[in-house]
Amino acid sequence: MKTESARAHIRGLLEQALAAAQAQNKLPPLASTDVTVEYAPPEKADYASNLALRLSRAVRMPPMQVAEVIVAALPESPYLAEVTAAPPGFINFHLDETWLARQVGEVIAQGAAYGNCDVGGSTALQVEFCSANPTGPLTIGSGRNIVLGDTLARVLEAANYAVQREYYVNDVGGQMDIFARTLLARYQQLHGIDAHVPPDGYAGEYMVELAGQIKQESGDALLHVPEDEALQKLHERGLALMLDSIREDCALLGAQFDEWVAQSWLEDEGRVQAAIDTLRERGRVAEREGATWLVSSDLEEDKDNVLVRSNGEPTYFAADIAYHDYKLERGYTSLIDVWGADHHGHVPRVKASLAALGHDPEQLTILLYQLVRVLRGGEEVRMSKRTGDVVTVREVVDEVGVDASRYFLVARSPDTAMSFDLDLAQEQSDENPVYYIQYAHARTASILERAVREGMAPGDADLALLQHPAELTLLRLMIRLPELVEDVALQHTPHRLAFYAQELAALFHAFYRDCRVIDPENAALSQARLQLVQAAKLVFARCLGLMGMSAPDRM
RNA sequence: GCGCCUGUAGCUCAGUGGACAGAGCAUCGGUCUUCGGAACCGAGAGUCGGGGGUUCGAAUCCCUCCAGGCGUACCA
Repeated sequence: MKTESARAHIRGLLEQALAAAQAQNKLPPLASTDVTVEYAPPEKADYASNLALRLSRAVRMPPMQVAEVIVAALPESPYLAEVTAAPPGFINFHLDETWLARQVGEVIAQGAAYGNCDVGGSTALQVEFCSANPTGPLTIGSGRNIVLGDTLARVLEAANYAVQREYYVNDVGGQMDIFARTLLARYQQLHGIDAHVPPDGYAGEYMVELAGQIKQESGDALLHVPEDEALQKLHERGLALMLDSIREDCALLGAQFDEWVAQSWLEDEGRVQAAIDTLRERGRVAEREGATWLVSSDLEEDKDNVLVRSNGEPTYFAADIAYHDYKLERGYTSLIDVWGADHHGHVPRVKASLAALGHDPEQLTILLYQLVRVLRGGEEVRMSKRTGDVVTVREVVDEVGVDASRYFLVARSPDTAMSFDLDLAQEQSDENPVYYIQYAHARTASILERAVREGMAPGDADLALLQHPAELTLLRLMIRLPELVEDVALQHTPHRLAFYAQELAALFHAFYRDCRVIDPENAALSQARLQLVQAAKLVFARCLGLMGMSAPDRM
């Protein structure tokens, strides 16, 4: 049995009041109105609704009057101490502080599940993220992709979606051919042959290491087979090794995938051809200039796109259509793709292709994130994928640790082209918000341990004793966690977790300053405060957990 | 040219059309220093890129201009 969040409860009250006011002819009949509740400025109230302001015009009444009618029609609620109409027409809700204090017990009762909500209703949802080409180690940009995708997946799980995490492997096509040719050149070089990396090849040092590993495994065998066969073998083995390394990089960042789907598999299964056939049956395909095109200019896409090249090879785009079709075929009713902004031009194409297959494009949400710059010593680090001159996930995690890596990569809105400051991230001081937040959690642990040492194990407490402003302010934010989870799940804004955690830590430190928890002179109050500290510890741990960060008891 | 993202305090960034624009860092000045000082309090600091418009109300929506980033392949 889960209690409703305060915000959801107030929303319900307003809906009831609206219906009641209309039934009593205090308001004219209205078409269905969506009721929104937001956070009020702290000095005004806890929650507020602009319902009356929005209704004013439709009901032909001044906003304040509408607000008063609604306030009068509101049912009684144990959550609330007072509801008032405030100029120019807000409805302000003040929480009942006794109710609020009792929520400490609610948090503790829910334990590690505190923060969950049910906007998902068990919907089967897939998050596809990272999906970087297996032609090199993961860069910090992919790191942002992983952290956004995985954090979002964690939050969606908390919001009761049945979440599946997937990685799409682009293991065929021109990039992989170049990868294999580069590998061959490196392999030959290691055998003293004067070979050259192709001009468009992957010049990074990791290709030498990869070739070295293959040399160790198979000696010079690949020098004595036809080049086609050598390339085939190098493609296969190089891909496998690269994927192992990518899997490790993901694990370093605390992300794991449920499934890896390969483009080659889709092709082998005939799914790409089947998708093209379906499109053709639906009259969406045209042959022109020797190629096969998807006609999508009437589907919110500004131009047609090639499905099969004039050389008979299907494009990446054709495979991607089959892939998204396959996602929906497996029963995921909601799809999220996390893409770097350099792929944004691809969005209308994929959406149009879903429509062309007869699917609802709304089922697919594409979360775009802007590029990541890296600062070291205050200077921007130049990156080039072609020369292999990149900052990798592995370097960053080695340098600053997984917690700081995840924090900084998640703490910015995906729309912001962020800078990752390596020096700040490994700074172990008050300049670093990672430590600020984790320190607050460690402090809760330390207080609870000390209480046990002093023979004050937390037990039954009269929570109504929690009346100090610092206690109640902290609690007000704590009870917003389920509301935050709901917002992040619906709006795909994982960075808000970071801001929440920071604010919660600030309030906890303020509480710590103002309220002595362990006080033998006042055992009853101490017990109540210990409960509050225990509840706060749970909220910190949950919030950090949703961000994929650890919640250490000691630092 | 066209499309997407961005432009908010010295810096890095929050800010679901609402109530006087916020935080962290930096700067300056303080606190207490017996539950962890990796803490707390205070101060200064903003024409929300410019200009129009919509609205009872705009950082937020629309138009336009300026600046930066990213796209605009029979690459992936």
